[in-house]
Amino acid sequence: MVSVASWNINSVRLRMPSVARFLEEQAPDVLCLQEIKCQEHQFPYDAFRALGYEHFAVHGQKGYHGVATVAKVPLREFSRHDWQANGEARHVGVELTDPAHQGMIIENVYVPAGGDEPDREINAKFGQKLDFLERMTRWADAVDRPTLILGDFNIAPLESDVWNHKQLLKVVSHTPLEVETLKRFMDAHGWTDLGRKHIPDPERYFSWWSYRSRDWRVNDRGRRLDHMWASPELAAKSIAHHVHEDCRSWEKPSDHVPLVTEFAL
Amino acid sequence: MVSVASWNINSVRLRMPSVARFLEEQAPDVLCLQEIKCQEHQFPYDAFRALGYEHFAVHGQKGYHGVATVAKVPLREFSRHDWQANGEARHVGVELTDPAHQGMIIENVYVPAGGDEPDREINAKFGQKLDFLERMTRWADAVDRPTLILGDFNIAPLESDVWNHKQLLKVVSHTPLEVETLKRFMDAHGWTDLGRKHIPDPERYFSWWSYRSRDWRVNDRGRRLDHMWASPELAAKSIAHHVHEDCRSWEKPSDHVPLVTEFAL
DNA sequence: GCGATACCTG
DNA sequence: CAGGTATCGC
Repeated sequence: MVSVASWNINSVRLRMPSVARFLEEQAPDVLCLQEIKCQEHQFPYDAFRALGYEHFAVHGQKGYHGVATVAKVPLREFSRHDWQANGEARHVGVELTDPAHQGMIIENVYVPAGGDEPDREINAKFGQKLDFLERMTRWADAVDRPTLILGDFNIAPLESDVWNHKQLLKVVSHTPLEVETLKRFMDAHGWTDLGRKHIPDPERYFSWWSYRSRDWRVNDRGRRLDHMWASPELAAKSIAHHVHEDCRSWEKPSDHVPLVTEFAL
Repeated sequence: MVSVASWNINSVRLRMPSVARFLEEQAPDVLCLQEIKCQEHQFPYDAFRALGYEHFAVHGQKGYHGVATVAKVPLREFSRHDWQANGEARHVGVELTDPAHQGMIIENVYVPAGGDEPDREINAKFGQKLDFLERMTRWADAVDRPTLILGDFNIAPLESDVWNHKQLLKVVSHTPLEVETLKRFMDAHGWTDLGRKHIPDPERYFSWWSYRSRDWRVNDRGRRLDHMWASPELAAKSIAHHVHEDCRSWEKPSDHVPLVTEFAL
């Protein structure tokens, strides 16, 4: 058995009290964080150690982005891609080294948000997002180990992944072009979308609610931007999946909530 | 009986919990704040009303400076000087209107800090500070009502007003030029320094400790920058004076602590 | 060190 | 709306 969590934390230093509460309450074996917004030397290692999480792979950066994978179980850093070679810290991969975990690979990814305008020509950030996915797709083609890829993909692919499909068709994160690009990434390896394996379409499933609405619960204008995808041999072993929506109501919340998947290894 | 407090609060909005605690514990009739760092429409009137302080004279400004006088007892705004006509909100005067208070005037002042270099020629801010005091001196010459002038004067005039006299002789706030200029202001009206009436020189008396020292208590590098001065007829009626040093140890403290004087009217 | 501001990003 | 950055002022 191994449980893996993913959470876009929007500053790990500011949010460490929430992270501690989550780890105390849910105790996943592995926690993958995105948008840690700090450099490696600023990462709160000691706070994690005090909670029993003593294994780390941190890919940090000053001010923006940054990902980290922390665990109660042994791991080794397996890869650290900079697919666009632009110095942005958007990926870290680990291998769980305990034999019980059968060499499971966990790829922690933070896909670029893509700016406001869904047009490659007039918005370079949108182009960067698509390019990032394309480079990840070429990489995924060669994945040959039991792999879980997860993180903030910044795309809500299904109609049921957003609070209003029609209204969001021209909003970055839900445009047909992004959805198709993400689909090609999925097909490149035959990933299984674990979220939708366990909470099937068209059931409501969101992982992010904007800070800009006064009360996120009132109109429930959420999107499913965070994902956990498994390679075929691993997908069959996922036995449970949880979306911790309550975290969105905690003090000083992240705009994302954590996802957790359990595997029977 | 009337008790009057003065406190450089360094952002009244951020510090409102401390202000509330102070008012609950000490309950002065009048509280004069400096460095409120907000505009009038941003002032937390309701929080004060909830504490029983329903009378206000607020002279605010965006981002910097700003003074406010709040009271449990009736007052009217008496004056609002901009002595240097530069738009900086550094003064508000009130008259206590209850007959029991005998028309007492309270002039709430925030003197410019004066920058780093104690030289009019190379540091305009130092010149501005001296000029401010000179203009206040000309004004004080004509004061003809029982007046309490108080606030952050940004000068520690006596040797015992600083943690190390010799070391601070060339540090803005304790230079001979500032001390002489402040002395001329004192003589222009014959003000009584109530702080030193009640806690006589050379007794230790500080009201400010820099944020920059790790633990303000360890080396106790304080200065007496805040003052309460009374015109002759009023000075005779001051019966007690307190420096609330403990506030410097509260959560998220101001770098100044409040002073309180009680008058037998 | 710790307020404020403005700007950038999500 | 809420993070980060930077600079300014005390």
